[in-house]
Order: sequence, then C-alpha cells, then structure tokens
Amino acid sequence: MNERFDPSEADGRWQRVWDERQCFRAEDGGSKPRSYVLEMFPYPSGRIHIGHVRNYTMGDVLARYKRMQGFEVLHPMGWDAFGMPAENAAMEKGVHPGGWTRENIANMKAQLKRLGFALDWSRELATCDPEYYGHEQALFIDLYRAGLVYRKESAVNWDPVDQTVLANEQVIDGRGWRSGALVEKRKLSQWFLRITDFAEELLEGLGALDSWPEKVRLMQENWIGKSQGLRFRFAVADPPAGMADSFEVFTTRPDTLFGASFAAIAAEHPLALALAENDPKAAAFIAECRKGGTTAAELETAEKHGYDTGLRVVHPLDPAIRLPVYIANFVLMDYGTGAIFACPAHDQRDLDFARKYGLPVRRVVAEGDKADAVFLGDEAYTGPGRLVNSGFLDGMDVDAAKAMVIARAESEGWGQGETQYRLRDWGVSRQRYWGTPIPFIHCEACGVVAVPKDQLPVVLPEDVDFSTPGNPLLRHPTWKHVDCPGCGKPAQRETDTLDTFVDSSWYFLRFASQPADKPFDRDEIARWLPVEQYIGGIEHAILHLLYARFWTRALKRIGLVDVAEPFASLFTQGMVTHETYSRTDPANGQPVYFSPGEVERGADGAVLTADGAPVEIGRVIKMSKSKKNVVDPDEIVATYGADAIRWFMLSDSPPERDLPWSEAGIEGCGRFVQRLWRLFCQYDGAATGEDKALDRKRDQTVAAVAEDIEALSFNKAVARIYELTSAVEKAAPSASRSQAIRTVLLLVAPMMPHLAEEAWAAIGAGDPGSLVAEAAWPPVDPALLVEDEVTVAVQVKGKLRDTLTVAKGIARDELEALALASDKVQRALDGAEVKKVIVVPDRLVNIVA
RNA sequence: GCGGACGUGGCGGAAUGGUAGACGCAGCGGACUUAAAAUCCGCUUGGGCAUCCCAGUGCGGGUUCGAGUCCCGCCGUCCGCACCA
Repeated sequence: MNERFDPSEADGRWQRVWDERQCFRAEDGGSKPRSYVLEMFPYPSGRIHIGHVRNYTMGDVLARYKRMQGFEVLHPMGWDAFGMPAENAAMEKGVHPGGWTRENIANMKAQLKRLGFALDWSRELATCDPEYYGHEQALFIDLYRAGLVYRKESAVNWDPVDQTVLANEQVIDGRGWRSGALVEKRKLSQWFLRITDFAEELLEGLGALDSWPEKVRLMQENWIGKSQGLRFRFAVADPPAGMADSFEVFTTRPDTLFGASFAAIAAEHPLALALAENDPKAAAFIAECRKGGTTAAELETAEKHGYDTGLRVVHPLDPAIRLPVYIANFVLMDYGTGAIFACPAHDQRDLDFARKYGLPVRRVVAEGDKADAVFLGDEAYTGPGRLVNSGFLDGMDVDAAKAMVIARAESEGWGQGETQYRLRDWGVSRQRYWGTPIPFIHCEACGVVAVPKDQLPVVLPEDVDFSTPGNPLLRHPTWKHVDCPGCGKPAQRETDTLDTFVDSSWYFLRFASQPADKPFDRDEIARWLPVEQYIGGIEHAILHLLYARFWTRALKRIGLVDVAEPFASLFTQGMVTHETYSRTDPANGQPVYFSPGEVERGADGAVLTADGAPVEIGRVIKMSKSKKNVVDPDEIVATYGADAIRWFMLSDSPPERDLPWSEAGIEGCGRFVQRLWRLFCQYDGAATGEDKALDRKRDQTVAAVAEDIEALSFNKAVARIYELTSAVEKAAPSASRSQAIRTVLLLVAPMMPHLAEEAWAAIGAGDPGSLVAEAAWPPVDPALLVEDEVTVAVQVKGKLRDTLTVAKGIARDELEALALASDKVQRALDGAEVKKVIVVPDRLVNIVA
C-alpha cells in the first residue's frame, strides 16, 4: 500500500469507473424511495467558477448521502445556455454565439467531471438546443391559448446612438455601455406572461414552503406586495374642452385623505399625454421624464420633479377643497392606476415633493401628543396614531379610519376597497438573437398567429451578422419572411426572443422526463417532483424562484402537471470570497489589482513576486475578474486533487454564508486528505478487542453527521469528522478501532469520494470489487447514543463557579446538595444566605444568594 | 429610495435562554531529522499572568435566577430591485 494518496492518478481512474458502471444514473422504474437533488444549472460562461464548485459540492454530498441511505437519486446537470455574453463574444471576437456556447459547455463539462460529481449525465440538456427550446415554444403557445400570454406596450432602455435596446446591466450611470450615449425610455409592443393572475396563489403558496429560508419567503412576499386600499375617482374641476373630466387613483392610506395636498399622475398617464398635446411645457416635461433608464433604483433615487398642470380636482370628502394636479416623475404608471393623491405629512416621497414645490403639509395622524395641523420637519410620520384634523375621522386609529373611508366611498359611490399587488406582469420579449424565438407570426390579415405545433421548433438561423448593434434576427434577410399559417399570405415572424428566465423556469421538469414528442410526461413528472432539495445562490431569491413557481402553477392550471410547487426545500448558499491585492497607480490614483498567483502572502503582509515590494491587502470580497481576486478550480484540482477542494468548500463557513478562500486553507485540506489515507491504511480486519468509549463516539458521530448533512450544515459535519478522526488516531488497536476506521471512511465518502474509493479497494473493507459509491450508510446502535454521565455547571448568581460530573438522571435534591457542598461554591457564597436554587436536571444548578 | 440579511479570538466559525470560543486555519514552543519537508506532542480571547480572580460576543438600554441567543433604539457591512445570469 502506498504511503501517499495520489489524486492526480486516482481521481480520474475512479471517475472512469463510475462512468463505466453508470453508478449515478437515475432509474425511472424500481421500488426504492425517490429523491430529486438539484443545483441551479450554470450559464456556460467558459470556465467553472469556484462558486459553482461550492454549489455542486453541496448538492453532491447530499445526493451521495441519499444514495447511501437507499434512495433512488435523480441528480442531473445541464446548461442555461442562452444569454447576452454569447452575443457579446460574437461582437468582440467575431465568433458565433452557438459555437462559443457549445465550446464553453464542453470545457465546463470536463471541469465538472474532474471534480467527481455524482451526476446523471444521460439527462444532460442545454437550453440552446432546438430539442429543448422547441418544447418551450410549444408550452408558450399552450399558455397563450389559455390566455396567460398577451402583448402590450412597455418601456425599454433605448440607446439613441447605437439604435438598440439595452439591458439594465448595459446602462452605466445612465449611459449606453458601448456608445456612451444618454439612455432614454422607449415604448415597444412586447410579450407578457400574466403572472399577476397568480399573485394571490403565489403568495399563499409561500405559507406551505416551510423548508424554504424565511428570508426568501419574506422577500417574495414583499415582492408580490399585497396591499389593501381604496381606488377612487377624482373629479376634475372645470375640465378643459375635450379633456377627461375625472381620473382614478389608488391609495393604501385612505385614512389620510384629509391630509391631501395635491394629486399627481405619471408622465405616461393618458391624461398627461392628452394635456401635452396642447401644452408644450407639459410635453417638454414628459420628454424630460423619458430620459434615464428603467430600473427601480434609478427611478426612486432620482430627484423628484413635477409639473403643475393647472388642473384642479375636487376632494371627495369635502367639495370645498380643491387640489392641484401635477405630472410627477416619481409616480409609476405600472403600479395602481398611475395616479395618486399625496399626503405629505405621512408619506416621505410626497413630503419631499411638497417641500420642494411649497405645497401645504397637514398632519392628520397624531404622533404621540403632537397633533398640530401644521407639520414641521422633513421626515414624514408613517407610524400609528389617532386621526386628527380630519373631520368625522377624528379620534379613530389608522385601521378604523381606513375602513371608515372605504365604507363611505362605497356607499357614496365614488370609490371602492381594492386589493392591489406590487407584482407586475412578466415581460418576456428580448430584442436579441441568442434566445428562444417566440413562436408567433404577424399577419396583416389574421393578426398574431401561433406557429402550428407540427412546425416547431422555430429554429434560430445560423447565418447572422453581429458587425452592427441591434437585433440580428430583425435584419436577417430571409428568416422572418414566412407565409401566414392561417391565410397563406406573406407574413413576418416575431423577431423577439424569450427572456432566458423562461428557459430556467421549467428545466427541472425536463430533467425528470425527456420524451421526444412532448415537453415532458405527466406521470413521470409526478414520480420525481417536487425537487426534494434545490440549492443555489441567494441572488435568485426573487426572480428565478418566483418565475419557476409561477410557470409550474401555470402548467398545472392548464393541466400539464399535477404539482404546484416545484421545489419542496430550498437552500441558498453564500458566495466564495477572497482578499484583494492592489497598489495605487500614482498617475491617476486608481487601484491596480494583482491576482493571488502574482503575490506571495506572508503572515503579516503580501509582496508582489515580480519585484518583492509590498502590495496592499484589501478587504475580503466576492471573487470577480475585475478585482483579480479569482482562483481557478482546475489549478486547485491539479495541485491538491478534487477531494481537497471539495472538503474546503464544506469546511468552516456555514454554507449559507460567504466562504473566504485562502491558500493556507486549501493546503490544510490537502494535508487532511493524506492524514485520512494514513489512518485508513491502519485498518486491520483481523483485530480483536472492544473499545466501548470509541464505539460510543463512533455511533454518536454517525448520527450527528447524518443530521448535519440532512440540515446541510456541512461545516458542523466536518468538525465532527475531525473529532472522530482524532479519537480514532489516539485509540489503541482493537476490533472497535478497525470498525471506527471503516466508519470514518463511509462518513467522508460523500465528501471525498475518490479517497474513499481508493481506500475502500485498498484495505478490503467491503466485498471484493464493491464500490463505496454503492455502499450503505453505517448503522447506529441507539443504545450507544445515550451518555451515562453528564457534566453539570454550577453557578452562583449566574456565574460559573464549578462543574460536577454526575450520573445522568440524578435527582434534583441530590444534585442541589452536591452543588452546595462544593468548596468553590462555598467560597463564592462567602457566607451569604442562599435565597433560591434553580436546578435544570442534567445541565445546571444556579444558586441565588 | 424600497426590500432582505449579517456583526463572537489574529482569521473562518461552534454554542435547544443554561460551562462562550467546539472544530479548522494561522501563530508560538517542543520531538523526530545532517538539514528541510512531512509527521507527532503541547500552548494559543484580553488583563492581573497564579489549578485563583476580573473583563469579554458591534454600541446603548431592557426582560430574566441566568442573554451571543429574546425585546427596544443606534452604528457598521453586504445583497436584491423586474432586460445580468
């Protein structure tokens, strides 16, 4: 037997064995209980990132553990292969997005294989394959027929120089990332999915997802943003000829109606557009509002601007009150009715606006005993309180006043209570090439016509030109020209493609079932879904996870699946971080970054290898290419082996938190791999003799590690394995010790599968020719889990003074007597009178003097 | 702006309201070696430096026999915001 474990030789050998024996292929038939373990599939950017390694290692440990526990495990992998980076590569390097993507997939697949993940590669899919996106097009048509897809006008970021639509990411400080031109909002007719139809059930469904992180559920709840309020109609006083004589507003604070100081409408509001026709200043203001991008952060942090239309509306509760109507940039056309009434005293945005334009600010909710009608300061009061300065509402609390105003509006017929959601319908149109073509045809006679299903997939053309900005599908000479499937006359294909979030909204279904003639088989889906454990980054907490939940529910509504929630349990992992190394460039004061490979790190500083002079060690932040604080998983695998990097990914940091990468850490993991190898080599199947304490430690560890893995608390499982390893190393030879060595091997098998296989074969701990990959999780003797002695803490006035080792289950008064008899306790008491003794059996005695 | 989280030694972290710092990394001392690496043993929150005591979980209050843990108010850091994936 070798003295060292050589991963560079052994890793690949075992990976081939697993492949040849198809160890990780999920069988659709069979009687075993099923477990579907899924990690979010990667975008094929070119190289596996260390964050992927962390994500897939966690899933792999769980999948291998479940297999050891006797489950039929589905653990698939695929590629979220559409998206902008491929088009950027096409523009920058002149390569084809498809070729670039497929090459990346080949490279990344090889990288994943080198990490030894227990994946069922027979189910691999890439969303850019026509076999995949063709089925997606069919599903999209099904949803269209069910009324869940529609078209409407919506704003996009428009680059006026490049004449192209920009993603939010491509807008830097309000300018196009390539042209540098100031970005504008532009309206386009686009495709939408009716997710708002599902707002209530998506919200309610969260309640049953008790294995999801609380924070994710809360974020989704806030995103859906259910609120109860009042929709009511403002009558315009003396409306100009040809102008609407009223408009609707929605408010969640009808209680503050007497504090109204103005009304405001969005720049895109029909009334605003109508006014602009005869009012050049209004038109100019609306044009001004069109400048800038479409992100929420940008809209809400922009300075508030308004334009007084000169119109006045009548206060619904007191016709004597007239309120000015502004067009305001902070009112969103997408939420509510696109128009508001403003109560500055109790809404911060309204207050900012009112102070800027010198509008009245009237308090209507008392803040403690502050009840003056004149509201001072620049901070709105949004807390609870009694209504004041509000006529018939005076004295009520906020909730009662809300109900009262709604009841009055309904009885008088000028408004009604309404439930409103912040959630907006999902715009899925993208004016780009590298995505799923939207399977529709525009015909002058027939209108919008779905492509007949027997003509799917609508395949992307290969011959496209990226030499100029804009959508290559739109300017392709022939692709869009087709005959209308309805009337046969010349018509045009839709040239928008689908948001890549659509691709990732159903891939987990296709993994479970892959018939050629339809997207999936309903019964096969029922056998595997829901995913038992889904693992991915917290950055997907809202969008991807909400879209996937919506898509699954939509498919259920149209009768294609039986499951409503796709992911029974969700885990969101933290990022992998690394310190940064930099120097300040004297020419411009900007930092120049160096990669870890260019730097030598000492205990109290770091120097650049090239010149030996120090570099500044920066904060530990998320790995990113621009900061050069990245490490390449391939290099780590080449140096330390797959098991060392896997072990590092699981050690120390709790999986939901950030994991700081360090050279010292990975070296320590490499050393531990060898330490285990030496221990495994000491296995002696012929050893005799019992070691009761070690047996106990062994079974306690097995039970605890199982619990930790199931809770995904890998860092705790790792710590326990270290403890058991130390205990076994120190123990004298015995049958118990050999058994414990074999147990350690099985415990680390999901985490370090290559080492475990190599040792399993070398020491003959299992049947000849058997694999750890097919071994069972070690059994536990429940009798050994219970300790017969416990250590009890003895406190005097809450401070620890002594500890006692006593038989488990000792009587309260006996324990109390032992505690009082302690010298240390008596010294601490120093003759003081004992007033009270608190006894927590088997844990603690606290003596209060 | 809105929403969400996090804060414990030199570092990552552990701790059903009940012995704070398990376990790992780094560091220090020792053994082995011609030497180094590897390995093994020991120490390692701060202070008085003593098998004893005091202080200590971002800051300030509170609840409790007892608070890292619960409550209130701050401070700091990070993440998401609908066309990045």
